[in-house]
Amino acid sequence: MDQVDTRGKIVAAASYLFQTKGYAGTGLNEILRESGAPKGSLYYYFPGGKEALALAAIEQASHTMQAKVRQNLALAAEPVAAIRQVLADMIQALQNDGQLLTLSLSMLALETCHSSEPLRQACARSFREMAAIYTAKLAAGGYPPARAAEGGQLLQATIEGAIILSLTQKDTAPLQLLQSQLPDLLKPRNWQADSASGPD
Amino acid sequence: MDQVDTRGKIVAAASYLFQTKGYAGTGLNEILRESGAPKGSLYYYFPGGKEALALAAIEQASHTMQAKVRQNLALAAEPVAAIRQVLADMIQALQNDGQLLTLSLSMLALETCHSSEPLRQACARSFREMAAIYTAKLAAGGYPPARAAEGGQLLQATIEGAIILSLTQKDTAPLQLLQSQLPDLLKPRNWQADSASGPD
DNA sequence: GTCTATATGACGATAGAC
DNA sequence: GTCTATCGTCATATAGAC
Repeated sequence: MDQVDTRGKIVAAASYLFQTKGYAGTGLNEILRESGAPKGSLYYYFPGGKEALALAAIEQASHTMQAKVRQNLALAAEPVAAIRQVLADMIQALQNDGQLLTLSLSMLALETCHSSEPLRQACARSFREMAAIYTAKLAAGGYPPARAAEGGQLLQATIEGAIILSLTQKDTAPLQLLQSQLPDLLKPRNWQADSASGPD
Repeated sequence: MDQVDTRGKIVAAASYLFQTKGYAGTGLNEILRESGAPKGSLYYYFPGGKEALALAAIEQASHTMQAKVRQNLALAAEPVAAIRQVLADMIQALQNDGQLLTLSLSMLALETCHSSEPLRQACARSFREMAAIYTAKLAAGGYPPARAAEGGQLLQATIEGAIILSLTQKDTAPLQLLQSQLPDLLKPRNWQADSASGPD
């Protein structure tokens, strides 16, 4: 362990700035300044430079986001109610902090998917893992495996899109709309028709 | 009009580069080089500099995307089939051109929504207009106005998310999944149940 | 491990010739 | 309308002292 975990402070600041201002829009000097980390230590911890730092930042952000989603999903056994909690948490975060948030890797993914293969793959991996979390929740809620997988992926796409719209419009309406439409999205058919212990 | 529409060439190149490499990631020199426009003419046409150029580029991109969507929507009267055409066109574009495309303003929206109010508003306007196009199609297909509005907005969020996932994964699967799930998404209840089409 | 100093280049933007 | 030249600033990255 380092003195005060200088490396960790750098990654934390990088994670926030890369998510809010983008990869190209964030300078290394700004990251050092924001982190309060010693100025000479960046290339000591990240000999690979900006790209290596961004890789660590993406992985840390992904981990944090996954933990948050899991935590909210655990608040309800029934999938629709659980995902509503996830959305409610995002809405509250947006309302509390007018600033840009750490809700999505979309900007980094779009920026890097044609300029850096390692960073692109890190984002793709994060997206896959997040979809898997939703899928697992649906499966645990009684959805047949194939339907749960479809639902988890579609859910993630929709949530990602709603986050972008809410941020762009500076209005949580898109996320709230998704919240209200969730039952329809997740129960297009009676997936649990044959089961006596279905949700709702 | 100008000699060979130098301004138009600059905007076209800027529109492509800003969408694929981002606002911060695209240099003015690169835009001039790509456009083949005379090197001294950028600040003649855009005294407002990079931001003014980006504003024009966003508006042009938005107009192009809207025209494309309208064109595909017109291929079928029934909303689900029509939107399938829109998605099919996007999938084909992705498959034909491994390069990044001009399918979405999301990266620009995320980049600028906290750094430039004019650019943020331009992106927000584009998103609203695109949602309105989907809403109009649903309404024309017989959906009650309120349901059409909800469906249009949700549809746009989902499509935007699916584009991002497809680009990041370099795989059209997310868009194809959305294509296959469209009927469920747009018919959560029997909206067109003849005369008595009121949910709840 | 952390610091200063710096190499090297790209950036946005401007001035003035033609 | 277009060009060249350039200013000042910032970027990433490196070298070497301590």
